[in-house]
Amino acid sequence: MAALPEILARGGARWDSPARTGSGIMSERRTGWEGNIRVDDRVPRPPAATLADVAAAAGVGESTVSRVLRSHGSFSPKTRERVMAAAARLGYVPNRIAGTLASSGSKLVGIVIPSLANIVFPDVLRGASQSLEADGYQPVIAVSEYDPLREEQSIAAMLAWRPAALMVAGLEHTAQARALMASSGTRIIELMDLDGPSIHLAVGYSNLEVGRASARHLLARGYRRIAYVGHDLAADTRAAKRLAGFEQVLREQGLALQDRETVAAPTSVEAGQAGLERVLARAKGVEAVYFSNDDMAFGGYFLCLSRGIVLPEKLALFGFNGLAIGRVLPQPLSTIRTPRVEIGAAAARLAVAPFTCDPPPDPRLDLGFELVPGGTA
Amino acid sequence: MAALPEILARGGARWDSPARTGSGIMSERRTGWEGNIRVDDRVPRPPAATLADVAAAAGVGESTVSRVLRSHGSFSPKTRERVMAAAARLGYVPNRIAGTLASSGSKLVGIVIPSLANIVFPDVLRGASQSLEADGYQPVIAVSEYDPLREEQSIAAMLAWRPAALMVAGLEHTAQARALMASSGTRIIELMDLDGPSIHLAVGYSNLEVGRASARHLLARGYRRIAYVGHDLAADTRAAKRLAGFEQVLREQGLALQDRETVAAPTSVEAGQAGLERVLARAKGVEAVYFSNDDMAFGGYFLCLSRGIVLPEKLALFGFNGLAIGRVLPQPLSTIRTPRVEIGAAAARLAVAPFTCDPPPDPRLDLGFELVPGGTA
DNA sequence: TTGAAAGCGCTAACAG
DNA sequence: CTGTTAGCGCTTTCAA
Repeated sequence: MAALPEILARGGARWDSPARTGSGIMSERRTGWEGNIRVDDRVPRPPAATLADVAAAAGVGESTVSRVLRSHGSFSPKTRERVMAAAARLGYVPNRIAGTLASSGSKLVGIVIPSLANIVFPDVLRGASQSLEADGYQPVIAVSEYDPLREEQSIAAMLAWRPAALMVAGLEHTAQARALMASSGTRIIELMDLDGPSIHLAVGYSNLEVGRASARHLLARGYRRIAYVGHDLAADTRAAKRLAGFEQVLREQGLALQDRETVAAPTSVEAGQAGLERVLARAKGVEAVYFSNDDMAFGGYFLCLSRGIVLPEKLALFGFNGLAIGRVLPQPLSTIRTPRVEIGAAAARLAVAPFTCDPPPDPRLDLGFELVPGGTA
Repeated sequence: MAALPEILARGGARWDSPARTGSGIMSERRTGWEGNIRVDDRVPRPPAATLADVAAAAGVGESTVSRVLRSHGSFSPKTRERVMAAAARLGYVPNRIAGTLASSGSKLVGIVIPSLANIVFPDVLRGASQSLEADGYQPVIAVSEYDPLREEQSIAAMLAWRPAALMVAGLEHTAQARALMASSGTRIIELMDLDGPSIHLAVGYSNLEVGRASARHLLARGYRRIAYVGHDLAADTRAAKRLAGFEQVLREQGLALQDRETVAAPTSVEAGQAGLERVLARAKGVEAVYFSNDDMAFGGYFLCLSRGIVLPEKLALFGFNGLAIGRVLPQPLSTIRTPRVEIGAAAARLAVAPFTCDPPPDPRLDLGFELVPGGTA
């Protein structure tokens, strides 16, 4: 690794002295800081206090300290006092690494998600982290960027921490990843998709069904000449499933997609805008556009706004996810809302729940979705 | 904890049999699954292979296996072969818990952030996780929901994992939290704020300066009757600093905020909309509105759009963050863009970098910000 | 190049 | 109610 100057150079950044910033409302209290941290940094730090140190300081055995600190087992009130006092005095912070190794029961839960580029997976994380924290667990996260190989590596890395459970987005994984998860002895919870076999448990909704519902809605509103604008489908299998469901319903009505623009990029408002632009340029009298998700649809929405294309009379738009911003638009976006936070929370509960009964075969928790009619389709 | 049925009841959810969903494009391959997982679930799982198992299987000593697997130290090519083969055969996954305890060098980096409710901190996480992963580290995250006490608890919990470093948003923490961090021996990196003293390292930008720049911009454009619409400021000290900087510049020009609406809720588009609604209801001839961030500003933007308020002639809007969606609006939002992903990445580099020289006193990495003139102010 | 042995800091029996 | 004693699975000297 590099020395500090190199690190900074890499980022093209610079160190400021405190004088350069922060000269405003906040007082600097430099003295306290200097008298504190600098000294600590220079003096070789004494090794952190261990349970044995606390035991010695309190004049009791190690196991007693352990029992008191975890309020597990029995001990007298006065022993408790002395242990707590000693621990506080020494600034003792228990070492979970050691605790986990000894008890062979980790309080870590691995979460492998494909992306942090929009609010979708942060929502899932939020639900999970809230629920996990309440139970004393901690989420370790990894982002695969929709790359199956990176996902596989992340899964292997997570498993090395012997987590209590592993949450992974989607049902599609490399064969190696599936094998790893299946034989790991770790409870595996797959998220956001129910269309296919799961390893242990799956929590989410059916993307196929989402696509079908979207198509039914557009057809019911009388739209027939429908185009699709999506992002990179090879990577996002759930978006692919939605489209498959959508086309299935069209097919059942003897219809087909009028046009189909797949932007070779991750999902984004810019991609949605560019995609719709291209569809409009090909001008085939398209009446409605089904977007791979809300972000893409927002791009389309604002393009219409800029061009004065009246929604939904001249063009109808339909998205997916039900993001908050879609609800405050002058005309709320027609879309499908998914219970993302709830999915995260439910997955977390399943992750830490001791199963007192055998789970049913191939159990899947369907949290459903809600079609939001909106005003754009 | 509860039995499975209870867990499901809590969430009001239901288990579906596979037949209910997934009957579409995906084939079910139930047999393989049944012949696989169900069996594994019923037979008491053999304990995971350990290093000792691999050593025995390969007919070598444990330390040899350890050396080979970490490609550290010396061993003959043929020994390597046999070890690798044995490891693969046993499906060996190294136990990082044990490894970390033995080597007293964790590959975990703690990240404590206040919120996952908008894209801001996910962006930081994205930068961090990308950079961390490249160096073989894993992020453990905790969300404080802007609650200092929860932050303190999260920090304590993270420290218990003896992480290589700890990243925390902001410079304001409880005294207890500061003490914990300062005496932990763990490298502490504070994010997204430079206005005040840091514990070890700080990476971000000056919120005070952001507020000042915003005010200067609005003044330069000729706006004088300016209102502020923000979210819960007690919790979000960085938003408070921006406002402080903003008001400071106004004061310097002998001006003051015309109106000030603080929605008692976390940041959201809805809150921004509600806030602006109230400001407009008080009708004081406000010319421009400074929002606590882009999400809030979007709420205001769409309110104006709905009401036919012409931007920026009738009302000017200014945000903060520089979110992607603001750039595709019919009139791009005037705002200040911050290098969030870069902040996460830089923090991650600093987290894992071995300092070969003493860091300068109170070092702070100023990644700056960029004023985006936009079209709304 | 290799193996034996001593921990890392804690938990979990098991005696007292 | 409390202390002693083994490990948990790995890394790391230190000899061989």
